[in-house]
Amino acid sequence: MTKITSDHSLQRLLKRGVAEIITEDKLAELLKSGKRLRLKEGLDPSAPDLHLGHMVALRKLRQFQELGHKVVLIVGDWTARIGDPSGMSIMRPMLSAEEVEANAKTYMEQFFKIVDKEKTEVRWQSEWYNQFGLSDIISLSSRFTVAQLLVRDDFNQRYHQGKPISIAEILYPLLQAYDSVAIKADVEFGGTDQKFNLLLGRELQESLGQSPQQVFLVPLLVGTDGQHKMSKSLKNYIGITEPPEDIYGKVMSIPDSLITSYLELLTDTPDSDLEEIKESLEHNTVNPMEIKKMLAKDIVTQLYDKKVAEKAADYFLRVVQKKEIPQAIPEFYLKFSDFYQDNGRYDISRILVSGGLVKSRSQALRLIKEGAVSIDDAKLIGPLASLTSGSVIKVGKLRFAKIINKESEGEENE
RNA sequence: GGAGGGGUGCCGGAGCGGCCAAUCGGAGCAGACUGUAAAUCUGCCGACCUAAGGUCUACGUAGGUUCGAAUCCUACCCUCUCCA
Repeated sequence: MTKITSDHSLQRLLKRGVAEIITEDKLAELLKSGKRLRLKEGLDPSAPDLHLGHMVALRKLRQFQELGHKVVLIVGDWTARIGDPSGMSIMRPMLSAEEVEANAKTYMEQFFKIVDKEKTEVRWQSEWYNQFGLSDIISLSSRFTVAQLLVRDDFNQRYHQGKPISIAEILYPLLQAYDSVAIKADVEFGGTDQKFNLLLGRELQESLGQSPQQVFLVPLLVGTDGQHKMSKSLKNYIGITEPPEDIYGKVMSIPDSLITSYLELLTDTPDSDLEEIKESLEHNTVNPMEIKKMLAKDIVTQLYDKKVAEKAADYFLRVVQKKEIPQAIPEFYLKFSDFYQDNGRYDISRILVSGGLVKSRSQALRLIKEGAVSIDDAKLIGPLASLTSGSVIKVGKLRFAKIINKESEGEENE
């Protein structure tokens, strides 16, 4: 157990990438006490795909772990049946036990890319909820009032707009709160949108005679659109398990205005450097692209390793920036004679479809018309063109395929 | 139990008998430009057809009325709100 020693590291833990801590003093005290803390983190089996937005909190967990504290990951197999009401009023379909299990597995694979598995305890809600009876539910719910729940922002809004709030949804925060009791959490982590839920856990613990958990809220990461919080349903996310080149590229595509917040929340760039970067960005003394490259590489390194990150960087430089053809291109074997037209020309639009480069022929024709298709660096002006086995077809900037004639497999020279 | 809204393309959301493959916004794709897969601008954005034209699918489901329906009628399914 490493006691927190310097004020400096304490500052870093409690200030950098933190939205709010309730209560900060108490948490600092706990950290100094040398007690091994139980850090609660919920896993939602209905949404098993993690993205960079989740990474913010996970990195924090990791930092706590490095001081010897223990993460308790709760698989929300019961709450998954309700679905977090934070969004619309759509009740999600109940997940089967198998689905929950499969999702939890995927989730954990991603989770442990960042969080230390050795210092994590995994608990399933069903451990305590399977024998939870009606009387338990009543006694749990009698500890809260409707007014109390209506304070919650989205409930409040919906209530005033006359939109429905189901009882099950009301139950959701209660169950989540009880989780804290069940595992005797010392600190619970979440995004700022979870504030209400986490506070409820605190209250419940207290009313049941446990010492209340501290609430650790991290800011919500803005998604690649530069506007809304990163979320899967808004499709503005960068997934943790995406291929390294994609992660790198997507990071490169975030709006410049997001650079500093990404650096702050997703990397360990020292605060002093951060300030410097911020300043040089403001004064245009640095090309934002260079900073983004650094950021992208850092993130890929965390999710994979340094070598992979370098490869991704290299790929970006060559393929995206210099528009070179990548080394590894998927190959497609086709019978050229199937596409033969006349005068040694082939119907490329059909080849694009057969090769899986494009979904439909209409689309292929459109792309050709837009000048987006080229063969061996020669832009197509119509759907017909000559073709030799081994030609590289390029669609748009990033789709490549090498087309090989099945029929000339045997090396017959023409 | 009563009254009243809705169900449209990936999403949001118009249209309410022909001009609708369906306004608009977002997403996506492409082109130009660039400091980048930022920003900006432009175009595309159901499928099929040897194709500035044509055909077929499509507006909850099934029928019907019309020369003609996403638009009207009937039934059904689903969903929401309000009153009790």
